[in-house]
Amino acid sequence: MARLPLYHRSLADLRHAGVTTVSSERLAELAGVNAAKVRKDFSYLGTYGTRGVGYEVEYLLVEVERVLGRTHLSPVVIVGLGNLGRALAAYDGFDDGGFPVVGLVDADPAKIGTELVGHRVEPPSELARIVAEHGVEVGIIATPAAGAQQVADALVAAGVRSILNFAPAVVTVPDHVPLRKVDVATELQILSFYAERGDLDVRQRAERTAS
Amino acid sequence: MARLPLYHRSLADLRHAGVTTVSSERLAELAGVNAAKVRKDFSYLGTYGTRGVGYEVEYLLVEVERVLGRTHLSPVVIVGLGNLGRALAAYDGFDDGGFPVVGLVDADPAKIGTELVGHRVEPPSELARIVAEHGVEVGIIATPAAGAQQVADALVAAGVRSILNFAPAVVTVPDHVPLRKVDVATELQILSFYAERGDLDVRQRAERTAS
DNA sequence: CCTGCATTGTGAACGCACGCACAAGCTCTC
DNA sequence: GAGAGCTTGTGCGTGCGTTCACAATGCAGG
Repeated sequence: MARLPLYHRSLADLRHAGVTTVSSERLAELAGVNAAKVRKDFSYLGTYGTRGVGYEVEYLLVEVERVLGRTHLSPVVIVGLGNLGRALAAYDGFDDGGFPVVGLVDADPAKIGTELVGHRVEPPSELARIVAEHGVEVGIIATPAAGAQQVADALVAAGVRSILNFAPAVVTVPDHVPLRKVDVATELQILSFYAERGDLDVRQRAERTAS
Repeated sequence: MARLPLYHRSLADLRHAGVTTVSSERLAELAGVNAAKVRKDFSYLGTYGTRGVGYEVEYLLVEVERVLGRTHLSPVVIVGLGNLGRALAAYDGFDDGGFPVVGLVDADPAKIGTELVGHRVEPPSELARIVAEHGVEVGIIATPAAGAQQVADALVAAGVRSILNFAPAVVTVPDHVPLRKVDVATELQILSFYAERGDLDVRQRAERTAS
């Protein structure tokens, strides 16, 4: 499920606070979801708690990390180094979360060759080499909308396993490549929509955009 | 629905290309969704197309903008000016989409008073004044996780109508305030999860995707 | 004016996720 | 050792969104 990262963060906080055991109810409160959902999610993963006591934070954390694939590093390449791309490149959360940035690509000749957070900006022609060389698993698209599909195709061809798209455009990829989209402008419009409609439900749904 | 921004962008592209009429099938292809869904969404909005012909791009675009609340400006204030906050402040998509940034707030004394994309960085104590003065409707949280809830409370107290949260933390707000969350680290973990599960459980996944 | 074609609008079935509510099971106390 | 008190694990009902399939409807051409 798409809630696992939430649980992971809550569990990490708990461990950091020295808590060794947690009930589904407390965890649900921290993650902002329903308690039954928490229990069902974990039971679905085959992870077991102790009735009458709760879940062991340390053990559960390891299990969640295993399922999330966080036990190994997933190298990331960022394509497109405008404002957003540069912010992403400088974002600390990547390395901390096991997603080291190992490559930066941009088509602008003025940017190619410049240094950014310890990496040299490479031209698109080097994409395949970077992916192969560093075992890149995730490609991040931070280009303008116009180039997004082209970049996605190149990433797939180069062999990345999944794609995170920040460009405000619909891109299509083969079924076997997980694709998620983050679009700030869209989020704002959705908010605006709900504000307009007043008291409608604003549940955020984990939609998987794929084709 | 949360798909309206997608339709809006597709329609804008079509208009830009000089297309005056579009079928639900073509529009579905552009937006990356099902054709029946497109028709149902529009019928739900009370917007009408013409059978045998399709939808009139121009008219539909106006209708969508009306529902999205894009006929008026929704001023935005950004709280937290780290890497992400600065990228957001510099992001062109805001102004273009009808969400002008009218205020920047950060708690760091070193940042307060500095100039950024035409705005002076203000301390948190000025938040309420900024919101009231500019009629701010949307608050954007781009602080570290630790301060997110506090900022959210301040934004709600100041009277913003909706909140977009980029901090990697669960924040709770009153029911009447729409809240959406964008979390890059979470998105990556979700991708990693799918990639992991795809390998371990290909068969089940293929069956489900078969629809 | 009438027939054929294209496309919308929607009724209905399907599937999925959510959440309640309860039984199963562990632990602690007396 | 037995009972009380929690907390997990889960079967089941419910509601929502998605999608199929078809009837309704407008347009073009003869």
